[in-house]
Amino acid sequence: MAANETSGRGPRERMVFSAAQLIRREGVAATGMREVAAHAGAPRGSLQHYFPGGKEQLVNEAVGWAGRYAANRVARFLSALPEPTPSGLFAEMVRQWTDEYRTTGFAGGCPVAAATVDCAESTDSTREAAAAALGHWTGAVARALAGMGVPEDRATALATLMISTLEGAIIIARAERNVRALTTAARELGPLLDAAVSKAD
Amino acid sequence: MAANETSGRGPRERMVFSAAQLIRREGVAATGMREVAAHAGAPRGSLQHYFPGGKEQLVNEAVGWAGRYAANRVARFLSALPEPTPSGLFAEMVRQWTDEYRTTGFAGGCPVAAATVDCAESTDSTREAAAAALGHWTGAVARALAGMGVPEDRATALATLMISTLEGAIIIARAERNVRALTTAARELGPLLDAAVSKAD
DNA sequence: CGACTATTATGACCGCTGTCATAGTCGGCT
DNA sequence: AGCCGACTATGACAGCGGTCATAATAGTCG
Repeated sequence: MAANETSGRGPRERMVFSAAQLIRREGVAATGMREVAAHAGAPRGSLQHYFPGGKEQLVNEAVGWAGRYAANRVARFLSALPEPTPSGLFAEMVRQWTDEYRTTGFAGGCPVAAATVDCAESTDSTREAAAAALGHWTGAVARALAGMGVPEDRATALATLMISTLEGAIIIARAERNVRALTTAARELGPLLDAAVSKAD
Repeated sequence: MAANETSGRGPRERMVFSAAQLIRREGVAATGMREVAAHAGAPRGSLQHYFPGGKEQLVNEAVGWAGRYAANRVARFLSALPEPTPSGLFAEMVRQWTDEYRTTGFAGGCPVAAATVDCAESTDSTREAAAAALGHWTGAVARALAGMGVPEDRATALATLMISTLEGAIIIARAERNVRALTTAARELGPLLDAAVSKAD
């Protein structure tokens, strides 16, 4: 089991990553299993081997991966900020998207949002995976806010607000092929976020 | 052309409405043409008659219908508020969703968001339809804000922020099957919105 | 070497989708 | 009546989807 770490990561992880990549571009329904295998450079037969639960399992793992990725990014944003502020963190979260859209185009959105839109009503396990991913992400943001002096009870509320606004702005930006909604969100929400820091330092 | 208004609206309009209804539940890709006809109680043959542009045309019209509907709702919310305030308008916009989710369940999201997620990269005309729908909606909200004393330049920015936050909160609420994100958005964003009203009255 | 497990490789199947082709029906207008 | 347009009704088709069945191939351990 340790001999397969040859090309970067194992083929299984590559397929999960590719699934997330494709889902965020085309949505869940339009993403085929064969397409995922091809994108990952993995053999088609590996699909039923690694994901006996079929497409549902693959999608759910892709959503989980996305949630962990987003949560990890929060930590990295934090350590990159000279003086951590709520508005600074939100600006970094937004900047990740504006950078991508400006450099590589508006091809992809958030895979968790895509999974929710496509599967919330039809596939309950995927809906739960999306909720869990959002929970991880929100938790990471809330902990970061708390570390900046935001009272515990408002930290989760503001984290939810930040992620709500970011997700919505991503959708608008993609529809308009314009980063405007994202930059507007960062600019307008920043002062509100910083105002929540308790003046005890 | 006037003889077909028998059962409520004509079959054509019913199909557009049904398409929007189904798209917001299952997404664009998972919504079949036959399913739309069945849901509208319309004959299957009418599809190619009224929508020679195929599914793409039907989806685009459904998105356009949703945009007009959302814009009209803004006007109705306005006239229903005793004293119009930005936070009051946003609270009404949010309440439309919390009411639906509490009474009929978390089955559906915003059809414009669904169309964007599913078609932004694959079908450019649908992406444009979504952008136009968001534009109508944002314009209606911005005009409402301007009428409350919000300076013109900030009105569109705040309207974009409101719709971004609402769209994101809808997704989160649907994933969690919990209205929390929506109520949080209304509560946290309200003061920020009201603070933008110029103190000239 | 033999055996056993992990992985890969295909091919087939069935269901569903959007679309087209072709008739059929209805209603009114001349 | 005759015609014509709008609408309805089916059926077929080609394509693609996920999934299963069945082998073939490593790769490793006894």
